Amino acid sequence: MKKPSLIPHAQAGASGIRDLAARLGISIGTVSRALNDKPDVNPETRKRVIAAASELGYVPQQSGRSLRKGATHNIGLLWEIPEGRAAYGEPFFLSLFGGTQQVLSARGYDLVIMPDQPGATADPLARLRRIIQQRQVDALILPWTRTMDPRLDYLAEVGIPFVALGRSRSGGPHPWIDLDFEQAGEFATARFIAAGHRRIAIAIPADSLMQKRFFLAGYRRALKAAGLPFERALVAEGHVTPAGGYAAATRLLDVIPRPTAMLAIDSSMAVGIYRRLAELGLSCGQDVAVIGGVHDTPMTEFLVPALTCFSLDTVALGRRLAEILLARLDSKANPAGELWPIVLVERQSDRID
Amino acid sequence: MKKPSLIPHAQAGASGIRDLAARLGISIGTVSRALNDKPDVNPETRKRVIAAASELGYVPQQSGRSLRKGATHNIGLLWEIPEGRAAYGEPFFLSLFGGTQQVLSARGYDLVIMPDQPGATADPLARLRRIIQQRQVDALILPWTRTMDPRLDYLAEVGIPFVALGRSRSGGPHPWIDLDFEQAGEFATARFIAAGHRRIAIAIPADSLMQKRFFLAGYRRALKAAGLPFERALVAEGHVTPAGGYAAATRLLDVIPRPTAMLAIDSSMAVGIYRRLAELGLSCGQDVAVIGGVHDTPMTEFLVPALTCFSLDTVALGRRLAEILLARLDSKANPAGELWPIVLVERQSDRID
DNA sequence: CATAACGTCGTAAACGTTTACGGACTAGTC
DNA sequence: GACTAGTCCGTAAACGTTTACGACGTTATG
Repeated sequence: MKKPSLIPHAQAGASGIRDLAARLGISIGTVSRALNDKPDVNPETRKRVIAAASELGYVPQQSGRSLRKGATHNIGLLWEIPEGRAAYGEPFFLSLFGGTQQVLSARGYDLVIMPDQPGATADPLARLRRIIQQRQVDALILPWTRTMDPRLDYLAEVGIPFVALGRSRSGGPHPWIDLDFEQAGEFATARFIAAGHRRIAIAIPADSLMQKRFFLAGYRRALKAAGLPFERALVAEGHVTPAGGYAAATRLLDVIPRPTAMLAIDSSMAVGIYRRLAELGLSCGQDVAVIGGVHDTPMTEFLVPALTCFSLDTVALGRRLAEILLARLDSKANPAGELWPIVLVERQSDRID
Repeated sequence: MKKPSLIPHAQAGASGIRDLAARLGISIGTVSRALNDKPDVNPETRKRVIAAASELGYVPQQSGRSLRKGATHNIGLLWEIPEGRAAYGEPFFLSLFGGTQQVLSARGYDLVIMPDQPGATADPLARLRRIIQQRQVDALILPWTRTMDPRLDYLAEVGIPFVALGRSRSGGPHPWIDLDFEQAGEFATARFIAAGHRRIAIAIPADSLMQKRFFLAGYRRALKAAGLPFERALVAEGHVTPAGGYAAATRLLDVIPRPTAMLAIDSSMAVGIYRRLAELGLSCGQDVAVIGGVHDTPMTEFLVPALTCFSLDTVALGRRLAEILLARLDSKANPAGELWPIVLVERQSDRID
């Protein structure tokens, strides 16, 4: 009598390579070879095996397979979930995930997103450690690096392949893609200056994200190039959320003389800026020009006035991240970085008309 | 000589329960028992094992463990990623994920989010099948069910424990949580009516989501209760995005006589509605009252005017989903459903003042 | 005809872990 | 002292798969 399966939700009929082999009257070795495209198997037999497998719905079980092969064919993406309700849920990521999964699955890999709450446990690296030590994935994608990023140090130490979204000072050499926030900050600021603005405020994250440094650097560079002074009072740090944008605008618009232009690092902050402008009876575009930053969410063009902000093909970004990682896994590639330009979408919020 | 590990990114020093046992001069069985809180082990030995494990950074490898135990201690969440850039990236989910992960990890489980693109492959269930057949998870969370949902039928067939967000006509009995869209639709409509509105438009998804049916049913119920006629022309179907809201508003505001109130199923549509109102020179609140639906994103209170919409403790929702699933895994619970009320947050968009 | 080469397949070991079973002690009981 | 009970631990068999190796039969080669 067959022992009941340990697996609680075992399917009724199909299960195991053994059953499949028995049903076909061949050995499990042959079945495995047939399904894995190994050479030493009769084309005729292979056909029969594949047919039977699809009929019985047999798919090799992950744990057995990866135990033996030492690879899971899963690519992890460590996703930091901010605590509480305050967070803005980056629509950005959805399409990025789509692009990544698309490329990965074409190569037999799967994307699994592992939510992480660094603040929830004593050890901020707890989840990452578990993922690595339990060998849950073959490689990792790490979105939004920080200036000093212990995650990168840890990953470098254990030597697992990964690709980072964003540069960092931490960790060893590794492949990355970063958006050129410096160029973006410079471009937007220069555009303001060219339009005649002299007092330009900027809103950036309070966090230690790398983006912040670069964005601010670009801003300063443009100021300097135009011979304008850098004023601390025109820089506001806050959450990258509508609430953060509101708080920043509240502070910045109180500065005397009042800034005539505002630059936010992310379009989510622009919503809060819009509100503060309305409260003060200021017209967005007319009295104060606004440029929202990365990213161009599905919402920005429907704001009133439509938000001028930076755009980016997030699907392509997701795809490229996957490609870089796959190349790294094939070890055909040396760790290189890619700096992606982000282009401005001109809409209404920075126009006086 | 030790053979090189098959695992590409094997850590330098630590590896395997064998090394740990050898180092302590005891058998691997004892080590395993010590780490798994099994009874038959000397407290003194247990301490030594735990100390050594944490020193060497030993954590049991997932594949070996789950192969033997027939359980992965992973809970999957199948996340449908819409194709293309058009989609609105539900900020809603971020906090939900946080709540779920929090509860699960307290019980030794982990949440893994598996992005799925049903349209990308010939078989829309491809990814779900792979997850189940490869035994990648012990249980599943399925957000946003449809009226007819093949995923539910499949899950019922294979008998894996799961909890759904949303009801459905498909599948067998299973635990679920749903938001009471019917009550929400009815409440908002009745509120409009009480404020004197007689021509009330509604924007719902074109999709076959269950939410749509219930929301519309509530809307109709309130109309009926007030003796108002139901007009097809006042119902617009579209994408649950700002663009969808814009398109819906464009159609609805052309109806003669023009509606004086608009109800959207989701606050993301409200952004598009706002824009269309502005384009027509109509004042939101004054000329046309607007109530956005579920969910109250971080943005809604910063819109101008602040959006009256339904709110929901998404963190609690995520937590409860996890709890229900855990109860189901302990098989202490029979499949029951929970209907969560969603309360209206009164702000400015539906006020005439 | 002897041998080599080839194509196809079965056998069995391995991957890392958990756990049923039994053995070796010690302590307690009559 | 013989027995039982209890404590702790080692042994070894599983879990499902992949793959190195060798065996077998057939065909080509000399």
